[in-house]
Amino acid sequence: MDVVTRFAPAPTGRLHVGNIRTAVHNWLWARKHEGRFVLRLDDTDRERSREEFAEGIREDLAWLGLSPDEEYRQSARFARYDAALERLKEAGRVYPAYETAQELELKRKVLLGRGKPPVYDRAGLGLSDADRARLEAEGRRPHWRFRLDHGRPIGWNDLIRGPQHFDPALLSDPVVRREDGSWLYMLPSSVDDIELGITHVLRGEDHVTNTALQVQMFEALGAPPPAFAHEALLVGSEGKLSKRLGSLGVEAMKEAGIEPAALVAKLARIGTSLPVEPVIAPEALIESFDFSTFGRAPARFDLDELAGLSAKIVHLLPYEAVAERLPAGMGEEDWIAIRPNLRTIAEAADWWRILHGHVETRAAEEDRPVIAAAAEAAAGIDWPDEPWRQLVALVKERTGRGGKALFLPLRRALTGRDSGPEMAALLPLIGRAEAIARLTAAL
RNA sequence: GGCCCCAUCGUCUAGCGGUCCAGGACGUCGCCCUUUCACGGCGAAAACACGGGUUCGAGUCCCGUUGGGGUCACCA
Repeated sequence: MDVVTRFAPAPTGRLHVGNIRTAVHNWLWARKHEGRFVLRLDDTDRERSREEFAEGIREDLAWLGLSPDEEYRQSARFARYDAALERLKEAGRVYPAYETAQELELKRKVLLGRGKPPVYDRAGLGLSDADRARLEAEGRRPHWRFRLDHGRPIGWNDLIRGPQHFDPALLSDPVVRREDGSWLYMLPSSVDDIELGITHVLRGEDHVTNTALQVQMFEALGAPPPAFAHEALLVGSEGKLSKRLGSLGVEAMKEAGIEPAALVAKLARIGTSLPVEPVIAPEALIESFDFSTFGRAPARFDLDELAGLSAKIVHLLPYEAVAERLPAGMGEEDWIAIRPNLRTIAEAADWWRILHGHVETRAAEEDRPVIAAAAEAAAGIDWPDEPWRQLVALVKERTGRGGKALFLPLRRALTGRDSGPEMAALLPLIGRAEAIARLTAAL
């Protein structure tokens, strides 16, 4: 059986780390089994769904390299849901109810106040034809609820959480269609999972009770439920649930200079027993993906850790992979020389200026002898052959200085910085004339 | 409040009754490399939430406490 997974965001905003993680996992699982990864835009909520968000989600996915094999949107599939609802009506698995949202909220409050679970009382189920006629004569229109079968416990074997059992009597019959005819998430999602041939539903554990309801929907619709896997949610680095996490999206990642490969690598393995490693190609992540490695407790997501991982990935990236994001004219030698010192690719621009632009420094009083000796020596050395080694040897010989007292002044005069890549690699790139000019100017 | 999860180094986790004075990864610290910083290599420190049981023996099983997460929408 081919594996088909789906990522089903509502286009009511951009993706954030929590979303992205389940997208990554769905993609990984599909890739691992050479199956299909479906993007399903759950836009039943017309009020909040916007086309610009749908487009934003596609862009986010593309940036991450998680290309969907197919895309669907629920707003284009309403006829399917109509048909499914008709079948459920015939089977007596759905019934009209007439309470207003305020009435329902009041009922819940009363129940909660008495320390009872706020489960729907099924008043709609007890309505006679005459009751309904009277209600409709009052101008009320029904919304539709799916009737849960209280007869037997709901269960499934969760790929991450193991055997799950729920008592349907403790759950409310879910509203599937509003009185204005618009659809709620629950039924369309099940219908689509069936019709799109979804084999694995991998989502956050905030969906476990939804799954309990939907297991019965699959059965009522005459389809075997897919396999389910519910992963523990992510929490912020402060420990508790973080509001910040919900706004940490691709935009924020770009701003922080995070490499997409880093985000994918991090999200693929955070909360699992697999080590988070700097991998620049997804193959290793695909190959090692395994539900049995998932922990069941919420994992903490820390942006600083991600930034560190991203830096390591930058150190690994070959020139071809980054060339178009580098300053115009920056060649492979430049990249290889500066790469180990970068945290983000954006920093390459700074080094580009340092290597080939204008750098002006002023040597500290006590360093002037070193710089003076260097300026003089630079002119005389055999430039193409390891100039840095020759320069250092000569300056040391003439000034008697070594170690930090020798290197730091030279680095400052030549690059204007206290730290950076190895000078042996930088000096040839700066070039003879420019090096001499900078040393002289520093005096 | 009901229901469902979870609880081992700072963080993510391995551990499925004795082989654990608890293993790995990230981070931290130290050393090496580079006659500086960074990069890289090597090494070290660092944990079984608490209280009761069960058992010859418990990180591992049971109960409770505490703590954390989720959910109980005409959102998804």
